Amino acid sequence: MSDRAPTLEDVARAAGVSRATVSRVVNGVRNVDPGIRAKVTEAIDDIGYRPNRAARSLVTRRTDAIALVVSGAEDQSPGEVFADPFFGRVAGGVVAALGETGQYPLLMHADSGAGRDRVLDALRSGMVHGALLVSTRADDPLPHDCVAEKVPAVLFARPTRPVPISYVDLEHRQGAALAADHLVARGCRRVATITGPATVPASQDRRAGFRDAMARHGQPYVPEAEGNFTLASGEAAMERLLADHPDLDGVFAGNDLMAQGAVQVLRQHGRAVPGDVAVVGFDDSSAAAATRPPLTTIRQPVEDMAAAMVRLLLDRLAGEEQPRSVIFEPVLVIRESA
Amino acid sequence: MSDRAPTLEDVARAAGVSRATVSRVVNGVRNVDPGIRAKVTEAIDDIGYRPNRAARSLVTRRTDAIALVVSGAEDQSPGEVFADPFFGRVAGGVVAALGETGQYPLLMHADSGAGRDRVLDALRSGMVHGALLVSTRADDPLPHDCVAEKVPAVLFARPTRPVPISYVDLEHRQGAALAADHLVARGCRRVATITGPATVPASQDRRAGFRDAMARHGQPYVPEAEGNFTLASGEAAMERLLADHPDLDGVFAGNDLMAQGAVQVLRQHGRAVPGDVAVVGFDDSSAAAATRPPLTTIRQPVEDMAAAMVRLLLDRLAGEEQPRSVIFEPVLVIRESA
DNA sequence: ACCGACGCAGAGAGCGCTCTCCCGATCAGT
DNA sequence: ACTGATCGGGAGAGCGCTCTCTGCGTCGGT
Repeated sequence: MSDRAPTLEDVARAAGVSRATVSRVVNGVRNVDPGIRAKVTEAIDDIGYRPNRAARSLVTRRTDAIALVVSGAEDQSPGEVFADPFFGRVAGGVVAALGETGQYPLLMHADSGAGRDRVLDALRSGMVHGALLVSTRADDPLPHDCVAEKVPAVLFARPTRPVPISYVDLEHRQGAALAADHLVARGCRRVATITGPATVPASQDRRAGFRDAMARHGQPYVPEAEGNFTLASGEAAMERLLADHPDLDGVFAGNDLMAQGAVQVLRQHGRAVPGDVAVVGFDDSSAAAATRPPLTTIRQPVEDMAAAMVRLLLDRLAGEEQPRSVIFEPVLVIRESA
Repeated sequence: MSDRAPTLEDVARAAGVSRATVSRVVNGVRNVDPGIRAKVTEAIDDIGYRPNRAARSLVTRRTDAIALVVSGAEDQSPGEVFADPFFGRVAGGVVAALGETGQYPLLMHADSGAGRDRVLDALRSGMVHGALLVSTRADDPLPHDCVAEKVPAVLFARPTRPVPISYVDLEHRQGAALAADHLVARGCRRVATITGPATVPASQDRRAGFRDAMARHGQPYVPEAEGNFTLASGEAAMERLLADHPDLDGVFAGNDLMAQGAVQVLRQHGRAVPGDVAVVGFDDSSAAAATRPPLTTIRQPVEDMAAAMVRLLLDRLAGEEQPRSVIFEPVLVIRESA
């Protein structure tokens, strides 16, 4: 009595059966007489029984929580990392994909060394039984740690160094090629590119994919300027490009935010977009739609990719041993900037 | 032996003491002989012992997880809700505030009826021991449910209907007044406002605060158009306002995204910002800095507010009974748009 | 020297659940 | 009828931890 939550025992007493039988009903194990099953179900509703998760996971060694570990660049605060809409899309995709399973993501941030330890600790202490790792930093040690600790984990994006671990990723090169094809098809003949940080694999791939495609189209030399995925860095890069190559007529930026910056600088310099200079971004983030003119960009299906991470992790937890990867196809989204 | 994780028992055996003593050391209960403590600590490091959280919370009836429940407008998908940078700032603030405590937020989404049930279920089954509720919907039933179920909870923003529950909020009226004062001080004489949805308390407060302040400044009639916090709705609202009041020289928007839309429409119509029309936003979100010209806006210290929610919840979990509220002061951030 | 107080460690009883065993009953096959 | 498989249910042993209770040894006070 009192306000102690009702237990299996209470239900058993109320239904006149044993604890084991109630457990069978709760867990849907099928060999239970329909009559008894009904009686137990009724008793459960009656006294408002809820299985205690701690007790359950003590014996099953499973939790209904998985870690969603985020780590940003060295110099970002937790606030900045989470405020990135990219993170939000991942979180949304994960929550949606986890939806029916009754599992939930536990949010963690692994930037500082202490943060990393705490994450590993949570993993080892059985607070979660697997991890989804989303890192925008170049060389994250966490994947390696997870493998070493035998923690089931799935990455967003191929690890910098080869590690036997599952991941989802995008065909960045192909996406960049799509951008190149589109610019050329529009008639651009003097195109340049604003790249992301050279240390990030995705940046490298986008850059390489773009250059290769432009070479195929007969423009072997592509002027470039490096940014760091922020709006301001895109503006700065565009200024440099414009100074050295005032006659350029097309720009491919490594992400939408930098593309947005580029558009602003171009207009400031009196260049019409897309009239004088066509601009293509990458990601199809909310910034792409908010830019004026709206950005033509390469869509990265982040939500689907997050869902795939969840699938990969659940499979792994269900016994799948082999690391696997799922690579998504980018799509060209034509708006007004190119 | 084997790959079973080491338990208290194993440590006890290794250190030649009893389980209870190891437990005392692990939990920092002080009456343990320093010599024995050292021996136990060493044994723990030696065999790599980590307390099993499930076992611990089974007996202590606590978890190291708290729910971070998000619900958006009726018609939003989980993806959209989480992609809102506002959510990201909250998440970042929560993670940062939880930081040292070793607790983590469990992400949940409570839009559909089923979602709501599952959230309540997680709360009742002891998966989490408290909840942080962040809702952008007008009339969320969850606060009421939490009170009814005696689940410790803290809200972001005052509940629509009075409920005995703790919350943090912003002095929206004061923030709006700051915007009015600034526009008037700049010399604006014909100002209008783009409001958020009339159903949201924050919108109402901002609108009322702005109108009152303008009345004090001698402009009793303030033209207005309603939006729904999106960029597109801001554009549409600005179009309407401009059609009816082509001579306006100042605009206060209920959030930055709508302000961004307003700026774009104004420039399209040949109005210089801030030369011809000054624009003030609200929130100081990333959109404010990304707009050109950068938005003058009212800063809402979301991260600090999130941290306050955490404090309030932790206090409540520590025994505090009375619902409390913490109201933050907005700050005018002057950039270039006004 | 005696006694109560105190400090520190061990014993052991659960916390609420799952799951393996086991047992009785039913049923088909010879 | 006898055997053996099958099925539904109960008993009870843990899962790994915390925490109360107990007991022993040491110490200060008279």
